[in-house]
Amino acid sequence: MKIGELARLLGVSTDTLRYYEQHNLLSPSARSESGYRLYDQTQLKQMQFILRAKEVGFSLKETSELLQIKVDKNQHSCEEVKGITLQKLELVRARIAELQCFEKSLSKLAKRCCGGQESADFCSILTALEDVDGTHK
Amino acid sequence: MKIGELARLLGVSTDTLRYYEQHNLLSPSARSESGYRLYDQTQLKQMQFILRAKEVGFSLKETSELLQIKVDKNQHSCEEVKGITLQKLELVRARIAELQCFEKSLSKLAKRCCGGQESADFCSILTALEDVDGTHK
DNA sequence: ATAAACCTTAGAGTTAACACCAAGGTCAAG
DNA sequence: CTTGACCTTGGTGTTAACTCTAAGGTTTAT
Ligand SMILES: [Zn+2]
Ligand SMILES: [Zn+2]
Ligand SMILES: [Zn+2]
Ligand SMILES: [Zn+2]
Repeated sequence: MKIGELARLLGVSTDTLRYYEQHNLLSPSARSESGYRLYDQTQLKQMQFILRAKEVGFSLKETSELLQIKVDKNQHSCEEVKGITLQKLELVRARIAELQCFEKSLSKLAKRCCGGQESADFCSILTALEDVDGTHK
Repeated sequence: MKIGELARLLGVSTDTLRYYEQHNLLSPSARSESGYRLYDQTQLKQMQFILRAKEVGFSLKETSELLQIKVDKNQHSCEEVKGITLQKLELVRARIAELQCFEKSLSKLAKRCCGGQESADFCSILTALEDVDGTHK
């Protein structure tokens, strides 16, 4: 299988596949005489692993770690794998909390502004941001 | 006030102030003979506005838009201001939803892995990512 | 035999919000 | 008069995950 075929099969770009190769996520199984990358079922499976890891939120770096473990599983423990997962989970939760804080502030601001066509001279959003005490009132 | 003083007052770096100037968020009120940036109360207030906007989640670009409106409020409407706010709110909510999806998947994965010291040969996290049908069972 | 479709490498561009650095000018204190 | 603290410009580096370009070689179909 050449790079274009694999890309079409997976719904990614050939650039992406070359990028993953550069970043040690996926190497072709061989090269043709003319230097074209060649892939087979093993690579297809591996890309599916990568894409699934991406779906659940792992970064490419984290996915790469998981792949390292996957290639010789018996040299690694469940502890490691779960560690990576929990660490990511922490990060995701922290980011959610931060965004929820934004969400709260923004919806509070939006609720108080009439949103009408009249001039913004007394817009409560602007005044809330101007006031030193922008959180209350 | 020179740039260092203003920076100390606000708890930001002088680099940040110069960066904001480059990006049209805050210009000094004047320059000294020797070319030093000079700021006064107006700039202090404006920086506080910027920092508050940042606190509620606005990007610098969005903050810049808000500042444009603020400088001549009567040429703009509440509608515009609320529009920016609601648009941001949408974005934040979308991002939260995406992260919550990750959170769900990750916690499901973590829950099923024993996390023990034994080899990862049968780690349910890895097998879940390997299986085409990684979401169920 | 030639055009279309495919492939190669190497490198630059994108976005956000700065941090850091070099080389040099300025200003107050001792 | 010389440190040391401060300031200037202009530039590069950071992170993530690609995307795009240039300049060229290969394959396949007509
Ligand atoms: Zn209004
Ligand atoms: Zn309003
Ligand atoms: Zn286990
Ligand atoms: Zn496990």
